[in-house]
Amino acid sequence: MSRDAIDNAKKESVRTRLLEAALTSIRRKGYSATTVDELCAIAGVTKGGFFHHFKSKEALGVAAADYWSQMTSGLFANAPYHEPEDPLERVLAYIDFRNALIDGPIEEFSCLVGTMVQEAYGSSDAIRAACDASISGHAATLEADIEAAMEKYGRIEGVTAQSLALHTQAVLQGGFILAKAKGGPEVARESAAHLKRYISLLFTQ
Amino acid sequence: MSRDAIDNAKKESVRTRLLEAALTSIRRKGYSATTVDELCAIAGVTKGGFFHHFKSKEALGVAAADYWSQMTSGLFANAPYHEPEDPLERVLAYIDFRNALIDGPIEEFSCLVGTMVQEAYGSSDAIRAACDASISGHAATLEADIEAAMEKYGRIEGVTAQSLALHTQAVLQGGFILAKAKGGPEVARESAAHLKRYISLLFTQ
DNA sequence: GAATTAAAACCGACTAGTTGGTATGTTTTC
DNA sequence: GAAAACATACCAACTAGTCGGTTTTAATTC
Repeated sequence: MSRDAIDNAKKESVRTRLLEAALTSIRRKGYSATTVDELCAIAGVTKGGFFHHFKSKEALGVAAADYWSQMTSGLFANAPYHEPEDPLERVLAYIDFRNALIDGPIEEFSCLVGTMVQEAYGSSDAIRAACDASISGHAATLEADIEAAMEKYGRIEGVTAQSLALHTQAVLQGGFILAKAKGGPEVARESAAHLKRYISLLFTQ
Repeated sequence: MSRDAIDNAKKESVRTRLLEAALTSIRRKGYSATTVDELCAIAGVTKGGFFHHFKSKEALGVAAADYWSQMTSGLFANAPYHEPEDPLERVLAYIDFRNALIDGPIEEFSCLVGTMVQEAYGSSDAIRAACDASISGHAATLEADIEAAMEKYGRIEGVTAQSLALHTQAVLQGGFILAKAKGGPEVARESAAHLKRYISLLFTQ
């Protein structure tokens, strides 16, 4: 085994492996049902290793939310939906992109922070804030495009770019919940289609 | 203390008191973080009493979802939004009604089954199914009005009454998540406003 | 209408396993 | 050679669930 292979499989720092394990487990079972022991087993570390990197389970939750923000912001920054010249088209392409991601097992397309904040909002303000930062931060990346579209196609009274950006996140998050309830992604995709239709109607009337 | 007062405060069956406690706790901390001991303490019962009424914690989860369905269906059946003659107005009045409910502490307006299914969809199919029944059953009560509105104002291609009814639930559920993340109801109300605008646009173009 | 009785409702102490977290090592790494 | 990165063994508190016993309730009999 080459040094590089070891670097990838094993030396992909324990911390990262623990965070990866956390993403998987929390998305599948939630934060409370995810145990430190389980994460250690998946990551191939012992308790000592875990608490060397995270001072508590709550700290892991916060770190997981931050890690998630980092991963997703990278994914969306490099996504092709930024290409269209027209800002409205970019927004609609964003929704198409999100729609395309909604496929396969639910725990693979659902949102880590949306799941986690449901359980933690009352118990841990640190986790709540980290999840809020993730959601709101991502929504903010949409605001510029929405703002530009409003500039170009005219503003709608009672509608702000920020509020509409947050609404897109609400629709997606809600779609994930329904997908979990129904056991499949279809319902989430249909909701995304409604969202796209809404934004189209908003700007083309 | 009169016999009636005893009936209300104490004789409000242990089972109901346990379910009430479950609603409160699960909405605040989630299903996993809600312990049997805690519910017993709140309801003023011992372990023996709990497991006399529910054969397991999972069974309580299912019963809580059913109890929630019963409560909410009663609330909505008697709500005033059914009054308008026009079916579209009824649908819009429904959203106004939901919007009015979004107030005060988050755990008092958020949805029990939406919260619970997030954690349980992978671990307990019984709970998942009960949550699905609650959400889908409620959405179904909207379908007739949406269907009538489509009949009256014309159908939109690609939009079914069922899909639109489910979309309303997705928006509300997603709004609850954002409200939890942001720590207040405003964002959920704004999302509901977007939903109302969407449905208005759909039928008045 | 009092006595009987059986079942349902509830208690309380127990258990076996799990929980997050710690204290004290040992090994790598630079 | 000294931090940093782990391992090992451990703990006290808590977890869902059990089990034998006691109390309430309500129907039945006399």
